[in-house]
Amino acid sequence: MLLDKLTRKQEIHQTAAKLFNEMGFNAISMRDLAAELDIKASSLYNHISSKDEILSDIILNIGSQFTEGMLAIVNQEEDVITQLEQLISLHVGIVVDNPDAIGCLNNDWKHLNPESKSRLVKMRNDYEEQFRRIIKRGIVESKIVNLNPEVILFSLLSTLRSMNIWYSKKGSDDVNELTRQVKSILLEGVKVK
Amino acid sequence: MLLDKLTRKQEIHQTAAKLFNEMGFNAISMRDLAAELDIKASSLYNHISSKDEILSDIILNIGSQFTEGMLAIVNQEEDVITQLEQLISLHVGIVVDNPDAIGCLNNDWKHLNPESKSRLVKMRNDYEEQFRRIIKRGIVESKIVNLNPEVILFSLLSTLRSMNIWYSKKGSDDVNELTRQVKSILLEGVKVK
DNA sequence: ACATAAAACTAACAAATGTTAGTTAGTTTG
DNA sequence: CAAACTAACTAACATTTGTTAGTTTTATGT
Repeated sequence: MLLDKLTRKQEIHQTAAKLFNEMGFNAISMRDLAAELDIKASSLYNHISSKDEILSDIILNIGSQFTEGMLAIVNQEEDVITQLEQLISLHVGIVVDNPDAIGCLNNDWKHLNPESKSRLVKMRNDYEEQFRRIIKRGIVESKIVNLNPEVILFSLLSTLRSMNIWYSKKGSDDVNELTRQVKSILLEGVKVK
Repeated sequence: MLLDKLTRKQEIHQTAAKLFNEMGFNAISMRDLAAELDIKASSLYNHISSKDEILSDIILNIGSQFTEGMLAIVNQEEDVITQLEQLISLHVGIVVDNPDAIGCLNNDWKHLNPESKSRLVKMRNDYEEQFRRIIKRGIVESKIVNLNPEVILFSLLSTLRSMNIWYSKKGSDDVNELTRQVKSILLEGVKVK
């Protein structure tokens, strides 16, 4: 099933993610999307019900992947540093498999319809809250430096969230090596001691 | 002169930057922009010549600030770590003064007209190349960890470039304290040694 | 007070947008 | 074979878009 050929709807989602990522949701018309698939705009509506829905499907799917990944990590109750390393791996893994969809999530979540947007924002808030708790626990346990947890959180998230940009630019090389280096830089810093 | 009241054109730029940052260039119509200024769309054209031009003005202005800041730092020929700290201060300073315009630069540069886009991309490439040289020199001098300079560069830039997002969310508190913490996190990492 | 410039207005345009209705050709299934 | 389904098509729709032309109001300087 997973190795099957894509359904037409999945093809549309994939192509839409690519175009939305390149130019933004609002810059891509249904005619643009259709042209990329070599059909007419109206034919898209045999498979999807609105432009809105395409965006929601793409973004909420990625949101769910992060939510599930975070849940798995939190439930494992490992060491704080290990959990941070697992979070970094989670982000790298999702980026590698869905670079375009991540771009949509980062840039086009504002254009979700109200229902989808509120679902996403809730997922994101929950995700950040779990991340924050890990950091705070690390500070209490003296495993993480005693700085403003908010600054630590967003510094880490900034790098993790924009990995899609330079991942697509550089090509994979070796994903394991990339993960190792990102872990080292984020956790140990760039300065030689 | 700098403390003078804004010209109407500057007001338009300021309001446009705010709206573009909130919803993206393509999602804001000239009627939206005009409404925010309590005038009609056509009245805008007494002050600006096109929607395109507004975006170019906003973005290239910020681009220039980064270019000039980088030039000043490179010319000073300080220690590598000092230069990195100065770069962090440069980003914080520009973000604090122009959070909306930074959002435009990050998200809407793709929608610049061809001439402006190529100017911006050149500025950005030059900026990144100078940044890369500092990192490479740091590695040679054993001041910076011996990892892929590209990964170091984009990890640092990711955090610096998205500071606008959480700066506007948190309010300034104390900019000096913020700068100090970001320097510590990026250079020393988050893990207790 | 008068002339000039600055900045607003109304009305309209051609193009582009998301979407619907109705139709047709090809494929699968009973 | 006939029925049903899939997936494409053409044509058209009401809105929204950036922008222009022409006009009127408001502010400024002599």
